[in-house]
Amino acid sequence: MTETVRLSWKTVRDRVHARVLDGTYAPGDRLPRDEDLAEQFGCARSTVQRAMQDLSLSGIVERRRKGGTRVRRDPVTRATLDIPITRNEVESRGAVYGYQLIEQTTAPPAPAIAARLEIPGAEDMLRVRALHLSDGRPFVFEDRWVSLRTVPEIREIDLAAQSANEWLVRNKPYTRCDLRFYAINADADTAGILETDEGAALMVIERTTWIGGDPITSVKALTAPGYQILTRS
Amino acid sequence: MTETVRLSWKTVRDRVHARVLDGTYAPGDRLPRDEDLAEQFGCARSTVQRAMQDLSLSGIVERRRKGGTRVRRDPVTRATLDIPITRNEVESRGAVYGYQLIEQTTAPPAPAIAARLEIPGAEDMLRVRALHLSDGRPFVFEDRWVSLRTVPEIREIDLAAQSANEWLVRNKPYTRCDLRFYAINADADTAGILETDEGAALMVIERTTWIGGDPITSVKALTAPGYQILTRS
DNA sequence: AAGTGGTCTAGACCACTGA
DNA sequence: CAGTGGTCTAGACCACTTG
Repeated sequence: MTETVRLSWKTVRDRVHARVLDGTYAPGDRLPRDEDLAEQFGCARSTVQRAMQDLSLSGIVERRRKGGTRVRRDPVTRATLDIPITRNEVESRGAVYGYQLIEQTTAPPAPAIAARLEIPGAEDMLRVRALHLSDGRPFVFEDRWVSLRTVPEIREIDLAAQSANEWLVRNKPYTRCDLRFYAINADADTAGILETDEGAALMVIERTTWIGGDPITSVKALTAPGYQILTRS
Repeated sequence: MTETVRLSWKTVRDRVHARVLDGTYAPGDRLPRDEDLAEQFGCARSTVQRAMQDLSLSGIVERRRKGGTRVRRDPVTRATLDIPITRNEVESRGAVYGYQLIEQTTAPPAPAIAARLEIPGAEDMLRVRALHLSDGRPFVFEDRWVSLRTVPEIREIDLAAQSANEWLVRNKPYTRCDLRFYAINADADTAGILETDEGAALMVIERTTWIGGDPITSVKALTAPGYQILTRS
């Protein structure tokens, strides 16, 4: 009844979560109002509010004004991923990072690329194909398109010395980022670049970014066999 | 100077974010103290605090007591993924969901599985192999191990009628979840089950869950060719 | 129209950590 | 030890949504 310790919102969150876990509040159930929970826990309503906001963000409960708070019926697994700059990814594994520019051209992109960037017509864009190495071995091969309208400065950058990945991430923050992951079989060209066999299963990471409504870049990163994406610990 | 409107913490967050984007605060720079920002924006310090907490969570800035708030030098792409129950995934695409139990046995798992679940010795576990269908076509083949020590009730469940995926997600909430994604070439067995060609590139989703410190399940979901994982919009 | 979550404020105190 | 972020509280008002 009387709490001797001061409760933090994280404590409240964990206690309420525990009640969901042990079935006190079952899926679909309505939880007490924040104010009542605050009384139960002997804390301020705003503390409960902060706790419930976090549970809502984690997909544990759903909250609606007037409708109250309910335990989600169909829980989803919600995970957070970090995709670092490739150089950092290599170096954080204790390997030596390397980089090779393969090709740099200016051309209108294929319709699929334009669609991904949500731009209507065909306009010249910068295409960069480059290889990231880990301890001298191919690690990630990236095939990138950069909007010259949104990022004209990139014409001046020596992309043989510095990867577009690094330059863009450091100099062109984005406000929106779409990611998708899928698997493909390596074609002959890709297999040659990644020094693997044709047909090998490769994980592909596609990333497209915008600033405001303007497209920055769309990149298809083909990873060497064995590459894994892990959730943030 | 004088704000006529009331600022929400999200507004403050977006304004500070804009300053990072336009270079007012460059990577590595130290931002003003919360209290000074509050004065600039004409709001309470707690409003700024909430805003900065969110920017910190998004990986835009780093905050340290006494050290202040700094713009992260090496931004990471941080994304949130939702992995729904397979049935919901199929049905939300407007397809008809189907399910087939392929095999159900009790045996000690391979060392790799035990290691993933962080259990020391070999103990009997429930192994379930099952196929999820979308409009009658193979969609996801799951190879799952369930801890009979943590989840003894699952012995009583008819896993031919209800998928372990669904039963566990609905009845066994977890407190910790590890996910990993990678690509493999389908072996003959898998290709047969997924009705594809041997060697086809498949995306694999491995998910392992615990409640408290106790292992619940580890599942390897082999997805049919073409499967994509998208970030939450 | 009324109930419930969302947010703000001002002030207070705590907790961590860098100088 | 002093500076800065982290959190709590109590009260107030707003915004959404359901009955």
